[in-house]
Amino acid sequence: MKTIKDVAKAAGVSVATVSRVLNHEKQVSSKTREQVLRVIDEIGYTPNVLGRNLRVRATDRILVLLPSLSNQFYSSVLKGVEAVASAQGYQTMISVTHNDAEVERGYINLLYNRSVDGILLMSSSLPAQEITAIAAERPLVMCSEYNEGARLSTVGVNNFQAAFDAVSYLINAGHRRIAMISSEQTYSGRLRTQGYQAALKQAGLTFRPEYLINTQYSFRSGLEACEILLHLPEAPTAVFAISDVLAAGVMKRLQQAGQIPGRDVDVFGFDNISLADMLTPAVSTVSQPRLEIGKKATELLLGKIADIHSPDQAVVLPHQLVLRQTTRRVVSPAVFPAEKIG
Amino acid sequence: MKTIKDVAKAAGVSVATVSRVLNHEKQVSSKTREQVLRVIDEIGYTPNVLGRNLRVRATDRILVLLPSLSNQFYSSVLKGVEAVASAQGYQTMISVTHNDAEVERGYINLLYNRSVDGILLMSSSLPAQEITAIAAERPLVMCSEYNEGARLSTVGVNNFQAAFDAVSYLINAGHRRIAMISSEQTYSGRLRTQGYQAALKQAGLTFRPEYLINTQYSFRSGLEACEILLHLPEAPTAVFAISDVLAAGVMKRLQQAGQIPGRDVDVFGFDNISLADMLTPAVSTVSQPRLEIGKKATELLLGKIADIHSPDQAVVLPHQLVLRQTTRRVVSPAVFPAEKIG
DNA sequence: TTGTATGCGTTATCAG
DNA sequence: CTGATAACGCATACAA
Repeated sequence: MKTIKDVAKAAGVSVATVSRVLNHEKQVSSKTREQVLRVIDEIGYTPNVLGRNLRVRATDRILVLLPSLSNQFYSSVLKGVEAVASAQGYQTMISVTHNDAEVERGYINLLYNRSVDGILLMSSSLPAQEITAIAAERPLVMCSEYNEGARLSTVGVNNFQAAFDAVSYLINAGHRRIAMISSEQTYSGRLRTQGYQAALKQAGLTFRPEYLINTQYSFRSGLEACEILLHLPEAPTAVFAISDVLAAGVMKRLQQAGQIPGRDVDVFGFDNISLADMLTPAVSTVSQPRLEIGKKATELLLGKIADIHSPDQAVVLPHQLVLRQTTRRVVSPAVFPAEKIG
Repeated sequence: MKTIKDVAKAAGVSVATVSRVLNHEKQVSSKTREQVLRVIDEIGYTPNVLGRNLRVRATDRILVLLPSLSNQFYSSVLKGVEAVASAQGYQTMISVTHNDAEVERGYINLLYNRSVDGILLMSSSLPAQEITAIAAERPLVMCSEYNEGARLSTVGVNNFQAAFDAVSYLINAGHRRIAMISSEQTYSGRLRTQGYQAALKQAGLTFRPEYLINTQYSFRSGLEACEILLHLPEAPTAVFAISDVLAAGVMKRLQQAGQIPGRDVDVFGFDNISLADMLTPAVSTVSQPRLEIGKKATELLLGKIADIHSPDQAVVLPHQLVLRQTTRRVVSPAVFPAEKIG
């Protein structure tokens, strides 16, 4: 393995000069620069970035922590992350925690042993105070999910309002028996449940506990929840699920029961992942501005890397209702300004 | 930021001793060990792994390069990778190339600047000879995809045979007009096309060029390909697509045309991602042993890390036909031993 | 414009 | 069992 010293020797200059060429510093004559570059090319030298990292105390690398790779949702968020990261000269890496706190801590430790400059959390299994403590001393930002009570920069949508809007839409379309498939595992899930209840209340509908099913974020959970709903004495006429994958499970079960989503029972999902449009009929859903979430979160993260004491921000980006084939058209459009329905 | 020197000073020992404690070396008295550990805990010291990496010339980290995050297929492969990597003390990181050769080179460069110990390629946009050259000097292994002509360790299925089996199944089920949606962009795609043609030939069916559509791996491409097939003077009675996402596009278009997959037109996908089972009707598909692919590939990669001159291997793992609702039952089961159909 | 010398934080060699 | 010290590869303050 060649080192900067080999280059210096072969080029007949000092290592300092080679280093200057490598770092594009101006104060080096063009002839020595060319000479050095030629030698670098000749002997096939690649700088060992570990030496540099150790010296400059930075890796120019950020890490994105995902709970799993199987959620399509993160794909576009990541595009936003990469866009601003690479524009600032940072490389993006991803690791998967599988919702395992120990695994997550292992990756977060990379922040302390200087392997990465900052971490973007798309979800976390750690207690809020632990997150707060880490974020206080290292660049750590959360997006799309939020652990209640944690103090750090965050980016996401107004989950309460998003659910409120979706459910209000269903009510406005004439539904009176609306079920929700949610999850208490995440703060966003709890907020969406509150939005659901608030929408019912505002419309003067009474909340029926049997219409609220708390479960996991999975296709199977959607199937099972729908199974329960179908067997209720008075089955709901619409189902609002807090993820498109859950909604897919609902769709599947409905069709197994010979029902057609959008005709017999309306279905509303959340996330607007590609799956929602792949299913037949195409699923109405709540869309989050994923690209923007990724971009904004990365900006905040890079800000923290530049100055760990930059003030925390809680950025809320606008959501949209995407109406497709699993929901009736709304009856009184007045309630929803067209701009909002997108 | 505390260093090993701070620990040494506070514990009244040398840095060498601290280092020994850190690396769990046996030759250190238990009382000094405890003393050191106590100090480490007290002053809140975290080893700077960059110093260590520089010294030991290793990062204990491997990188997995994916073409995109939106392909569910990679999720389970990654589980296999993580399983064997973490068992050997390696951390796994992922980066996305978006099929951009320059981006890919940027990440592969991490191999040369010592930022990662090895790279697992799930796909590559680089010419075969470039891959060969890199793999000759650094730990680089490919899995699930293969660039024709490249010399390096690989893991995957027999794509020719897998396509041959799927198409033969359709033929055996009575189909005579079988279309294929493939792609010439990948070697696996080209092999699968050959398998398709070989199966037709073996059954004495003539290959019809209008039944072979070469396109991209995307939902939209599946839609469009199906659109073309539907308008053929003599439309096919079955469609074999080289990915489940393509098959999903086919399904969608069929249903838009009022046709029911599995009744009017049979559909066969490839990969067995969760999507295949989410759709209604559930899609028959070719399953690859993803977990095993990830495991085996990682074993080969770690072998290369241990010894770059360890011999290259081309591991072929068994595929399976997963029969669901979009294909008729086979007429003469004799042709396909039950074990194989899984 | 270029070179010298030092340190980044750690591990490993060699004495003791 | 422990300590002093020289690398590891690079960047940079200071000289020249």
